[in-house]
Formats: sequence, structure tokens, C-alpha cells
Amino acid sequence: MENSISKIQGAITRNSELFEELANLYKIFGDASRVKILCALTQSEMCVTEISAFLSISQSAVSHQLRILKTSNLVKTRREGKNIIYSLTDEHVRTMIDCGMEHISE
Amino acid sequence: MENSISKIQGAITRNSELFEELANLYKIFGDASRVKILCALTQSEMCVTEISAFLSISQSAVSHQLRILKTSNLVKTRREGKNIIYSLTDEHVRTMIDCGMEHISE
DNA sequence: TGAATATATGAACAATTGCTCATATAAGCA
DNA sequence: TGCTTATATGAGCAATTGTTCATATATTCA
Repeated sequence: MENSISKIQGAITRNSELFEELANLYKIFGDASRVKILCALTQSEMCVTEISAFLSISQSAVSHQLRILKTSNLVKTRREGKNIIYSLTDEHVRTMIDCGMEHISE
Repeated sequence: MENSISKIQGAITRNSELFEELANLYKIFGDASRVKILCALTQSEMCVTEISAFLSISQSAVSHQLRILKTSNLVKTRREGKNIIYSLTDEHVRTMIDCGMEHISE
């Protein structure tokens, strides 16, 4: 018991940045605007204006949030004429959202 | 395309509180101290003093965080003499952590 | 080239958060 | 009952966060 606990403690202490990183990932999902954006992109890629109109969030606010999502590598972009099309980077995002959804719907 | 998008929009608009709730859940995991506490409890139930010593976080700080975790129903308690033993409410917490871990370890 | 549309971004501000410090409450024990 | 240990909690504070407003940048098209 004492042994196994100190083993975990070692792991936690050594991997302090790991937990910081983990917390930072969750922090990104910890905002309704961002979750909505991610959830919308789950269904279909969209440009900024679409997202903004779609969620009734100001263009500026959406843009700020998208930057956070992009920096965190949760979304990727491509230009198409005047528009920048945003889409999810990979399936992990979907999994993360599902995981949370499952928890609250019990 | 237009149809499916407006369908999603309807869903998002109607379930605004759902997203708020989802974001709030993630927000709880979005702090290194709390993730550490939850992760520690993943391995074994512990009392406040143990958690505090274990993670090198002040007793007060741990206590404050535990209150949040308990209010959110992520941990439960039982008294044992002078001690209050904290443990995870259910397996969902483990799943949530695993889910995040999987994402950052790629 | 100039106007219109799309997107990004910096400054400012209010709100929230997580910690510390001091102290309250509660249980065990001499 | 008084002392010690365990836990909880309120006030205060510094740091972070998400939004708005104003403006910059970039692309298309007449």
C-alpha cells in the first residue's frame, strides 16, 4: 500500500508537466463557445462567417477562439478564396466530446 | 447541406445549457491540481492529509479543490475516525482521464 | 485601382479562478 | 475537559479568461 502509493507519487511528481498538459487540453473544452464550435465542426467544416452566424457568436469572438483551437492543434484550416475553412484536425476531438457527453447524460 | 447545417444549429441552439454543462465538466478537469487529485484517487482512495502530502499541495488548497470535485459529483467521501476518505464516484472519471491522456500522448 | 467582404488581432475591461492566510468545526485521546 | 490532529471555509488577492470595440490585413471583383 505504502509502496504503491509512493510509486504513483513518483509518477505524478515526475510527470508534473504531463498533468499540466492534460489540464490544458481539458481547459480548451472547458468553454461553451469552444465546445459549440468544435461540435459544429464535428458535423461539417465551415468558414468563420458561417460559424459566427451559426452559433450567434460575434465574428471577433469566434476568430479569437478559433485561434486558440488552432494553436492547440484541434482544428486545421485551408483557404478557399476569401474564406478560411476550418475543420477538425482528427477524430480525437469527436472522441473527447463523446466522452464528456456520455458522462453528463447519466 | 444547408438543411443539415440548420438542423445542427437548431440542436445547438436548443441545447445551449447542454453545452454549458459539458463545458463545465471539462472545466473541472482543466486544472492541474484537480487532475492530479483525480488521478491519484484513480489508484487508491485517500484522506485529505494523504492527498496533500502526496501531491505537495497545501491542505487548504486540496480541501478547496475537493469541495469542487465533490459538488460536481466526481468524488465521494466517507468518514473514518478523524479522517475523511475521498474516492472516485464512478468509473467515468477514469474514462475521462484516459480519454485525455490518449489525446496528448500521440 | 478602389470598394466590398472575410478574417485576424491588440487593447481594455469585467468576471472568474485558485491560491494563501487565518480561523472555525469536529473527532480522538490523555 | 483540554490538547492535538484532521478537515472545511471565508476573505482577500493576483492571475487568467472571454468578450467587445476598433482596426489591420487579405482576397475578390468591378
